[in-house]
Amino acid sequence: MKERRTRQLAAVAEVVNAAHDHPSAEEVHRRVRRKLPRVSVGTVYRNLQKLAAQQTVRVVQLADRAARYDGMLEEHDHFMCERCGTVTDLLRKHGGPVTWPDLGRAGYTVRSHALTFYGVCPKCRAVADGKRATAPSS
Amino acid sequence: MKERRTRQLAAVAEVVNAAHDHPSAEEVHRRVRRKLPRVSVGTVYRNLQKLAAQQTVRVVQLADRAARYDGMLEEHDHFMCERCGTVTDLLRKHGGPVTWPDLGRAGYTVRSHALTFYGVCPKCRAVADGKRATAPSS
DNA sequence: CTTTCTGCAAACTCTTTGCACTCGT
DNA sequence: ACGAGTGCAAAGAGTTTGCAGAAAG
Repeated sequence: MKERRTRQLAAVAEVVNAAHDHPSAEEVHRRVRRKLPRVSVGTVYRNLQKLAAQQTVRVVQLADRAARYDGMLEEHDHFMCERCGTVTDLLRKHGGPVTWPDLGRAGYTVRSHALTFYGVCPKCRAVADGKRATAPSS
Repeated sequence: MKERRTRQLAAVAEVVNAAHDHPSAEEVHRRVRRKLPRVSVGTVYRNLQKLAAQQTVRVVQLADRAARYDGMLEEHDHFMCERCGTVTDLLRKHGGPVTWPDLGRAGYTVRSHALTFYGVCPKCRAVADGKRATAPSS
């Protein structure tokens, strides 16, 4: 029941925090192996999940198939170059999101974007409220 | 070299355009099979790719593993309910994106969001400009 | 007829998992 | 010593692909 501090977990955390390039799990594995040559992919995935669950790393799903991992915890957005594949963090300077013209001024050519919100929809919220308001589970 | 109009392609297009619920490829396959019981998954994938390439359908990558397909072509954003999994289209009424408070007023509880831009980064643009400015391909 | 597209099944990529063993505590 | 965590290899989900035969033009 209690969490242990293993070399593997520490190494995975260190790699992701040191990385500025949004590595995939495979890339994280490659880097962790430089210190711990015998770590397995499975362990890397398990530890990435653990760190994600405790909000120590962020999972970023882009257009690619493989998930990428990001040690930057502040709220920020991303720019992905379709030519070289580089993913850049876009910090939010004054609370608001970076805008299309902001990026244009900075030299980026924006072709498209994707904005998705995650949370609870009105219908599900109504169900939850209803439960609490009417009949507490017998 | 020339594109053919097959029943399968037509059926896939029709299913995605008729759907308002962002079906996965598997779900599209299931629905297409109602009309063409012998279509294969491979064909559905190939046709979805074809339609995406010609901008007839949109591919939406959310937090889930499987891609979802969207027949709505106007620029819009998404809300994904973490409780029931429903994905809602968020139309842009006055050109600007839907905002966090907009959603709150509409009854949505927003937990997080992801904003990603796709395009060409300054470095790659410089390379392209350099090519054009100096030596036209011999 | 020619050429693209299909169905099928096998291959591939990314991620998860069962199991025996290891190593923190 | 106990049990969470590990390595390994096998399984799973989602997607792609090679090939022989079907069908659109």
